[in-house]
Amino acid sequence: MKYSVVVVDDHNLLSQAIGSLIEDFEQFRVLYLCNNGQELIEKFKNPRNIPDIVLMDVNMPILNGIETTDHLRQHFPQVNVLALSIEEDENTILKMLRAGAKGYLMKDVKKTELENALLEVLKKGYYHTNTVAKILVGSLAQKETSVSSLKEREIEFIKHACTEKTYKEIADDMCLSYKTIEGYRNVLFEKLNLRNRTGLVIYAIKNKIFVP
Amino acid sequence: MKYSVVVVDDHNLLSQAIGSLIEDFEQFRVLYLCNNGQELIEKFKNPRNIPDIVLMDVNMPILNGIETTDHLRQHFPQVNVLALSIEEDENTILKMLRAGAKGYLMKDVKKTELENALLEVLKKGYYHTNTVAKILVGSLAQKETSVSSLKEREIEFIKHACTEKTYKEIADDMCLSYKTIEGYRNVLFEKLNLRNRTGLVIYAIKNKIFVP
DNA sequence: TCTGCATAGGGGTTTTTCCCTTTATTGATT
DNA sequence: AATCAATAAAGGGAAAAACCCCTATGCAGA
Repeated sequence: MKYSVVVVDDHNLLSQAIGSLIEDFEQFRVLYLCNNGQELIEKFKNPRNIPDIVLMDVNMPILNGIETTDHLRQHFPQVNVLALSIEEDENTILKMLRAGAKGYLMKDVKKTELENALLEVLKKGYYHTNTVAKILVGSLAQKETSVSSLKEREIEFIKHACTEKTYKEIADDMCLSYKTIEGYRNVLFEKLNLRNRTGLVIYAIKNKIFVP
Repeated sequence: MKYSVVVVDDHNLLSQAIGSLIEDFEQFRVLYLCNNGQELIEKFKNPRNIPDIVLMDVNMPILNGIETTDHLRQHFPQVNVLALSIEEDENTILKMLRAGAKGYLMKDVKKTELENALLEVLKKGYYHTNTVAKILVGSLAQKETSVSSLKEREIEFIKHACTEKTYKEIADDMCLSYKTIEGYRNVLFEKLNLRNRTGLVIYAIKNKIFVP
């Protein structure tokens, strides 16, 4: 009996293509393809649609890979989720693993490595490439002040700071005194170890607080 | 006789996967796969390696899709290049088409649309989805001041401006007077219609001059 | 010679950055 | 109930950096 795999990816061509690769593998078969997390969860309502492995893209519309993986971890812990993404961003990888993914594959993996990953996940319960392992180790150091430590109002301010507005204008927009805005800024410079507004903008974009 | 297709994509899995999709098509066969533009150009030295169609990714290391397409347009104009990318950025699409691509496919196309695109390109010499057509029309308006109108030294300055350095420090780094740096900045603000450095940073990131 | 361009200076206003203090509020701890 | 600690909001004052406008020189190419 072959192990069943489901591919979840909003890029239609990719999911089809990856599906057809998997069909070539001796020990695996594709159960079905999905375009996003919502479709997958819908499918899972029928127990016959629950596969051994889910190959999950991270960036998808409607219900993204992180949220979907989190849902699966809570409701279908027996399913092995393998993330498959072009996204090499450290935070994304960490979020995905925290959500319960058993491994994180870059989309540039070779066919044989994919097969290997599928086998390993079933055997050991996880599969990590060197790249991901390195990132994991790296994340243990520093990173004390992550986005999650920022307050709601600070995040809001940062978004305003990522525009051409002066602080005076931001103060007006947020219905606060100019001096209060200065306070927010100074606290953030301190917390995030920044020198000036440019640093804050770059930080915001790196951490996806502001998407240009 | 089937038409020959070459897939150029640094994401190994993708190129293999797309390749195997194409093998399913009645009228097409995959000649070989490449990881980047340089590999492709190397291959072309042997005339038997020149295919009817090249499916080209845009973002690749070493020699990217735009440069590669440009090279093919100049040296092998008989080859039809179809861009295949997740990149939906307007400027990127325009650059690719300007470089000589006969069409631009998003990676979320369906299998049948890919086949259709391959056939159309051979028949009509081009293939454009609605999305791309819309972007082309949109680009006719505005967009006078595109990245391409910026000078080499200006681009360099912009990259420096996307750091926490002060203009004084940037001046030192670029071995120019502080006043010259101010000149660059003022010219850019004028050209790109910006108010301050924050605007410049956002512009740089949007246009991929600086990648955070 | 004229033009365009890179470079750079003078001098001024506005904005940003930095330090330090104050007040009101809220939530927790005696 | 009284006290304490933490926090959000706000202000004064000053130096540094950013922003703005206008001018000038030297050099390469038409």
